[in-house]
Amino acid sequence: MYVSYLLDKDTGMYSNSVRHPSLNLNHQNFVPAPPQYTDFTGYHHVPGINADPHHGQTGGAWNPAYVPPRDEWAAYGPGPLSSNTNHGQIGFSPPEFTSVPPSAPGLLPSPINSPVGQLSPNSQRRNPYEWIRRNGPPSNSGGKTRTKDKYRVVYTDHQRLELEKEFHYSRYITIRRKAELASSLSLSERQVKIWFQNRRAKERKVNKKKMHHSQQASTTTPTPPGVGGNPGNVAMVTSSSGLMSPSLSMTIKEEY
DNA sequence: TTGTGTTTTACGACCTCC
DNA sequence: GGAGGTCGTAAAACACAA
Repeated sequence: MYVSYLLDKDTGMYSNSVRHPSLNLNHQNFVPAPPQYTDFTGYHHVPGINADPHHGQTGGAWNPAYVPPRDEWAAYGPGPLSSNTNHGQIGFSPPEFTSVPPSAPGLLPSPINSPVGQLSPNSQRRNPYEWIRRNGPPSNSGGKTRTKDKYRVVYTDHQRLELEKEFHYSRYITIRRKAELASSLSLSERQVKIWFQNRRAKERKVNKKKMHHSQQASTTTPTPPGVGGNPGNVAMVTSSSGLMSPSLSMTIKEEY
């Protein structure tokens, strides 16, 4: 869990600035935050992000410099991307990597923009040149298939960190924000969408596991409500699949 | 080094909403 | 009908014990 580590490592990032619900509305671009995350207004967002034009949008300050997202799988081919030299996945050298966000200045607080902030401890453990492998374009420049060549890329720490931050900001990304993020991270909107889907699935999985454990604990050592875990919380409703485990709020609080 | 378990991308099927 | 949601799953990438 590199990104989680990055976030954990930056616990200070989320510790002080209380996100105001109204800010959340702003960020959601008039799409109200899902009710199941009402408790999430307590999420302490990155101060730097609050200040950045993407998150601190004031009255639809849509960045006019927004570049329309590229075609879905352009990243896997040599094609028109050549103009986009600061691609997060293609052909950057470490110095270039440090300048990944020029397309979205201010997207990250400076500590995170620093090269160190983009490396996970694991990436430090890895071959220092592994970025070549991890971020080079798959050999399959034609149609991407599951069975042929490499069909799965590994996102850079920077990309994952930004996605995680966005996810912790809101579990559901707006169309506009998705386009912004895709552009700034050199991902396709589809990739951003799928990343969020997978991330929510991961969270549900973790919550399920936690609930399972807490249930086991309660059967063995019955504890009164409000003690040991999260019984005091009311189960939240997810967008479509019913209940979000009460432990979600615990998860969030634990993480930050 | 290797075997194995876990995590991370990506997709398809199916469902709901507009 | 299209977009986006969940759910289940495939397979690469990764971590780690033996």
